[in-house]
Amino acid sequence: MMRTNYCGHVDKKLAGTVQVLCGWVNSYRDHGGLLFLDLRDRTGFVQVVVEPSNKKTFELAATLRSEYVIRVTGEVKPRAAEHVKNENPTGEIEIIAHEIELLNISVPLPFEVDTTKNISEETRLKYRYIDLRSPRMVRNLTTRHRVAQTARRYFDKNGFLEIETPILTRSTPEGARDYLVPSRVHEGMFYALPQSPQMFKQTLMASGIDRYFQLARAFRDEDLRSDRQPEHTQIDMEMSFVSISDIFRMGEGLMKEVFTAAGEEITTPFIEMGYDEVMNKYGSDKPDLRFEIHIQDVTPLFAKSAFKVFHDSVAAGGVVRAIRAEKAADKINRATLDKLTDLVKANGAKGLVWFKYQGGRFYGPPAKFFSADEFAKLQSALSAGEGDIVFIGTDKVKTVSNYLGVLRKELIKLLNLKPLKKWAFLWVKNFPLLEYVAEEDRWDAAHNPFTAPVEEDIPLLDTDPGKVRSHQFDLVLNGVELASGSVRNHKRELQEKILGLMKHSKEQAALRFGMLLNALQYGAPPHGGFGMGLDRLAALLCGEESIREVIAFPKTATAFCPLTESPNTVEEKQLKELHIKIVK
RNA sequence: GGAGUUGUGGUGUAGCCUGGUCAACACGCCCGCCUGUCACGCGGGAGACCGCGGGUUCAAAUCCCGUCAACUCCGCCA
Repeated sequence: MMRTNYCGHVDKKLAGTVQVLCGWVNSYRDHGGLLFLDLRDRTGFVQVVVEPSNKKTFELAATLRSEYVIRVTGEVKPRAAEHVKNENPTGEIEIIAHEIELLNISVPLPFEVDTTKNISEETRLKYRYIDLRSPRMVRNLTTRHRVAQTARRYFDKNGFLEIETPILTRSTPEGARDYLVPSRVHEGMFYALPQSPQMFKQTLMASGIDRYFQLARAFRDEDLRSDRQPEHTQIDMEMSFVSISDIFRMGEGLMKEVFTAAGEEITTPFIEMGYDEVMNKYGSDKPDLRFEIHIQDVTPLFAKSAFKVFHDSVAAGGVVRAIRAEKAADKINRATLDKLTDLVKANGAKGLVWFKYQGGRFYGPPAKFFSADEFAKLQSALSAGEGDIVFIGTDKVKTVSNYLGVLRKELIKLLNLKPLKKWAFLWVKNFPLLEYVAEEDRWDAAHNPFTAPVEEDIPLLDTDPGKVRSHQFDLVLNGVELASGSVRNHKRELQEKILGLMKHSKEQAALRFGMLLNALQYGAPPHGGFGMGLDRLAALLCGEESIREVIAFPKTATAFCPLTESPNTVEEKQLKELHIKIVK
């Protein structure tokens, strides 16, 4: 008999019909003279009632155990009012079993499907096929699927071609460590798994493909985190003849459709901010803008301060910056203040000044060094109110930004601040193009060596490369770096000049980026695009902390797969073919 | 490469600080009873020598050292 419906889809409208359902025994309640089964599949579960009058079926049902696989043929019956269970989606009906067919038995499970959330991740990954039966994982994989399908439809609708780029490609010594694949045919040579399809997608633009996208797997052999796996999927796109704002609008349209498909509401366009601005205001290049709290500059107030720390720091070219934590005085005690001081010290601070504002006055350890005038100006600059705590730090801009950014994040957690909105998108743009590597006396790409400089800054490449802003951008959502992209250099000359600043000789550049540089010289159009982390996006939509929860078969922190027990040894014969000798 | 947290029946935890009837509790599993349960209930039962190795001690799940694994963070991730 063919299945006629899914367990979770049977409802009152089908009352009186006979349905054929297949699934797993989620639980059974044997009352001796009457027996209930919860039959589960991907969509949910439904209660099956087995009556003793149906002798053959009743006897079989009594032998069923958890996770046995069965096919049930039975009548959909509305429940009597006193038996309705509204907390279950199918709680208004039940299936009166006519016939049950046992399709497979199951040995007892290592853990229960219902309570998966409390099981250690190690065990869940070892038995991932059981873990994936849980409603949580079914929901996560479904949401991920929804995102992927919506992205495909969106790009198709906008004229993008989905093109697959190679997984076996060439090693790029820049950036992350590559996963290498030894070649059997070419002795001593290796492929690398791509860290991103970057070179290929730019090449596709040179080919006149005009608009490309791909749900691309990317590989990086670096240490893992809750938001980093050795292989991850990016929604990768590139388009020709566009400015940065065209790319932004395309990305916003994508987000709009994806979030709508996931049942969420968002507004576009997103906020755009320059890198300098976000660093100054939030101390991070991926600030969580769900929260209002921010860093303020108070340097002018303390340039002539009697407080030596501030005075000397400003004299040495440093800045003084403050964060006001609203109504924090009763939530943060002295011990916590000490902990916060330790925290910023661990992030480069030499110390942390704090004042509580109470009864119209500032209280705190170094208060005696500050004049009434300074305090009055501080109060007004920060709009400090009763019960607020003001944190002040000083040092070089970069250092202060960094540790106050860490402090800001900690305060959000500590004060349990309420988010202003559910989804806070932010485009961060105008990243610096280059950063100086003192040890090697050269410049390095701040992000991506193919990023175009902001046009008006191009002359600075000759005079002050560190000041050159780029068309590099990130899309940040709730403090998570969701996407990264740029407008690229489409002219070989400019690209070579930038590679030159990075101290790549023409020969080296040709060796490493030859394919791209060559492609650029044959009339490559202006182009740009982004890569967006599908795993991170899906995790955010599912409310999951770790991207492992939205990846069907993820790896552990040591890049090990407990399910397949990979990586693992291979046979001597295989090594020989690959011309590889293991040296211990 | 570094820091922190964790590691006790199949699962989740308690016990560890204050070494000695402390191996306990819940769920699951097995057997039996039960006609309306839905985390069914009731009765009975099996199941861990406490991640691994070493040390201290008359005595170690408990203290110490090492090691492995999981997780989180720093480094790293153009």
